[in-house]
Amino acid sequence: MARRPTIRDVAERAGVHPATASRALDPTQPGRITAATTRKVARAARELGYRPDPTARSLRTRRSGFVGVVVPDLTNPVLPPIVRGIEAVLWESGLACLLADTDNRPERETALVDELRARRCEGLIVATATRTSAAVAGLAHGDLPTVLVTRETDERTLPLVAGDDAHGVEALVGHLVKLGHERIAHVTGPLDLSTTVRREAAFRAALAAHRPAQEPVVLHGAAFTIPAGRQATAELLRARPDVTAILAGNDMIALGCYEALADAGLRCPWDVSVAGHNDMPLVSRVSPPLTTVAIPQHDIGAAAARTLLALLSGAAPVARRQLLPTTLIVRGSTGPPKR
Amino acid sequence: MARRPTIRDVAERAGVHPATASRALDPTQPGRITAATTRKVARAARELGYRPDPTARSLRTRRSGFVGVVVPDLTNPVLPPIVRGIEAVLWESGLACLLADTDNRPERETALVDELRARRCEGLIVATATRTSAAVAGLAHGDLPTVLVTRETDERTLPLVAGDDAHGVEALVGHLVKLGHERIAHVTGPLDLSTTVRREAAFRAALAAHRPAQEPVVLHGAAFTIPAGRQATAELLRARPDVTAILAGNDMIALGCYEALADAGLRCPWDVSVAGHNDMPLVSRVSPPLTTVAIPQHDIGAAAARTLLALLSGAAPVARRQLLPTTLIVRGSTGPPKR
DNA sequence: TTGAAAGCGCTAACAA
DNA sequence: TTGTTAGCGCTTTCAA
Repeated sequence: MARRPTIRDVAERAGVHPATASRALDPTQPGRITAATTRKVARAARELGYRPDPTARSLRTRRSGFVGVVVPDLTNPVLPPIVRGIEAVLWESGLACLLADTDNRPERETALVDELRARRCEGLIVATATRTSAAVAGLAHGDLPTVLVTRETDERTLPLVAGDDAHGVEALVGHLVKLGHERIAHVTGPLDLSTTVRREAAFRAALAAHRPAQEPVVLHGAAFTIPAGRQATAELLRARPDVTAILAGNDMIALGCYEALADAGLRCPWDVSVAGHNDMPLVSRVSPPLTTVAIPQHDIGAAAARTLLALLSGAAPVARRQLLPTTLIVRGSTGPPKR
Repeated sequence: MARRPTIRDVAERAGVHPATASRALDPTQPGRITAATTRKVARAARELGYRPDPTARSLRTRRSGFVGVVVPDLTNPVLPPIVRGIEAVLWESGLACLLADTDNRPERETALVDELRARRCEGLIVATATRTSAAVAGLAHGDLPTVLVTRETDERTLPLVAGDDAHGVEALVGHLVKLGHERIAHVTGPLDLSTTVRREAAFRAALAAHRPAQEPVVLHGAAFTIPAGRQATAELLRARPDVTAILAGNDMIALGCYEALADAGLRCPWDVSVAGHNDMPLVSRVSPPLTTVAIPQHDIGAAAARTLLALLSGAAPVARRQLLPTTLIVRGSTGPPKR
């Protein structure tokens, strides 16, 4: 037999009707079948090397067996561990991942979500949400089960799984205050991302707790990139030379801070302390090693996948937000302010 | 109409038979249809927002519309850009990527390849090949079109797309020789990967060209990781204290070299020069900035995808190996040997 | 050029 | 518990 065996081949060999074979091979009850029949069918299937055709099954059951995973840019080092976490959990549940990279382009986001829907994905895990993302907002009101990771829209209707940035930023501010810093500035990421808003709010809150009299110094970077961090920091140093510590929106921005400090002839941490966020690979090995907040990326991915599975099974109600614990990592880029 | 529109809905609205509608919507000839009919059908489809059901089409045409992408560990920084390159090209051609991460476990490779085949992937792009990988060897003799990236089996029957490591290693050795190094050692990656073999052979050849009298010093690291590099280098320094330059199997190993040198109280590059391979993100910012070989990761992915497309179309014959140009990147970790 | 009919492989509904 | 029948939505013969 050249073609791959079908359920009819299995049924024939087992001497039963295809429907019976199908039922016998279905692990979930309750169209229950005699143990004997089940054994016969299983044996025939094994002997033939039968694998059900997912396409045909899919057409009949309306379940495609895969999930779309939409990322803004896989090259961003926070994403791969998250995607791995997603992928590991989904495969284990028999779902495959259709990977879609939007290249940070909103129109691609729309097109890809559309395409994934057309391909009958059972659900979506979306890491591309901007605060006003139209495509994501559409999902919130559609019928396609969706879980957001890391980033969310302002609407906040879809379930989100992310790191507990607020806690991390709080710990970071505490750390800097304990070191004796009076003037702590925040160089944020782009304003259209919820991560920026979340971290900035946490920064303001923490600062208000420790330095109630102080007007917070906040500068908005144009992107989560080294050049954006560099430029914003340069501006900051010009406007506020009294700053002794900078809390960066993420690690890339922190590295931009390093550059701006070097440009200004300042040394980190002796003149200015710098802290990042995410604990990207290798930031422990740059000079000086970066103090930062580690987020449980793999767990975030895994939790997002599990949340989607829950959504798909429709069983338990799903938590609207899961913020997983972050960890302060103190390294060489923060130290006491010079006097 | 709650359910999504089918070809029958379109046909009905256009006043034609479903088969006619199907033909009208098929851009590829030649069951040609009147311009008028085509227009009517297109209009009806547009008005209904019709999207053909890929599952049903797939069942009929035996083409699933996706490709499996098998990676050893997405967390390895060389991979994300490659996967992006693959993904970009495939989406553009209407194919989706099923992402499968083997976590570097051979048994998972077998299982995932099996699963991808069962899901009727049209082809595979595989980045997990070890030299003796049974699953990949099976693909070479099967009917599932497959392209390898970066790593290949010893069999060498499947088409491969990779960086031209040999050229990069050659340039690196030339660079070190020009700096005046007499004793250049090679700390490799694991022996079961073809990349290791390729780079080692290039190292030996280049060294033979420049230092014909010299027996090459080569140490095999256990893995492409920092600890493996550290351990192998420690051993090397003990056995061959006369070495003044180390060519590492990749950047991670090079960073391991840094550690071993620090352990031994040696400074890079003053006591020993170190060079890596791959130009991973941030290695330009470690201390000292790493001299390395950049590989065109995105292009490798894109070329692999294009090769698979060629294989699928069956049109042009496909090159068995495509080695894309690499670039020597000289930074601070290499310098003249001390006298 | 279009319509009719059939069937991809599977499973859900209904009968026995 | 098992068999029968039908049909998921599409495309591809074959006829007209």
